[in-house]
Amino acid sequence: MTTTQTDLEEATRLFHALSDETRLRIVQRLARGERCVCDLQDAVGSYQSRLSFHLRKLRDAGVVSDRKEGRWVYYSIRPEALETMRAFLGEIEPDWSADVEGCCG
Amino acid sequence: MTTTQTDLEEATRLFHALSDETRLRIVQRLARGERCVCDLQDAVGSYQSRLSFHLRKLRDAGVVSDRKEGRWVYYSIRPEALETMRAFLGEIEPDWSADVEGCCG
DNA sequence: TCTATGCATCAACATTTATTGATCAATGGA
DNA sequence: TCCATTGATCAATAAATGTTGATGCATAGA
Repeated sequence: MTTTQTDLEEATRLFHALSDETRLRIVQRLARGERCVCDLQDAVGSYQSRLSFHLRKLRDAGVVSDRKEGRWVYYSIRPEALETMRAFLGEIEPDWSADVEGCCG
Repeated sequence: MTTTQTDLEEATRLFHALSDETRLRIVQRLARGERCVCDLQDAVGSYQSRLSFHLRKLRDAGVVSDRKEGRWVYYSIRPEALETMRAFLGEIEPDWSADVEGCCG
């Protein structure tokens, strides 16, 4: 099973979304279930625009999805995203039997 | 099991290392076993300094390790890095039973 | 209709990251 | 010694990313 070009780009986008501590904090919260933005605010502290910025990054990458309900917007983790990342990590698991013995010597 | 602050920072560093397509290409090569820099060159094309730059990022993050032998430097994937990322992904697996029903209503 | 709340968006700015092209140190063979 | 090769590093620059503080828009309740 080989990773196609598209897969590579998707993996890049997903890992990139998780490449920031603030965003990891957010997804840790979301692991406990769907949350509205207001409930995530204290995971970030600081300005609300900052939280909004990071939520957008996560959404654009496909790590989370959002759902509007009245005045609130609820975010939740997309399990498919986790699955894609896990698949990639599985693919790059070192296969020691395939080691070269002195490729350039 | 909770992720500590240090773990969070480590996870950030690891995901950040994989947040670039060039670097994903490199680790895909390394999945087949240890490789010297010269063997990775065509995964990047372009200038050699660029490959060197990305290999350093991967090494600094702990995704790969290097080993010098004569004129050559061999890189390989650190399985512990993959394990740490997998562990984090496992931790943020959504627990739907923990969903809130209208947090703010 | 007025007001408060939840959240997205924007411009300005600072910081980080990636690319290029050149140079350098170490190794090993002639 | 001399030269070619491997690979790291550097300065200059470009591009992407994150933060702040302000503003705007939609919703809901009074």
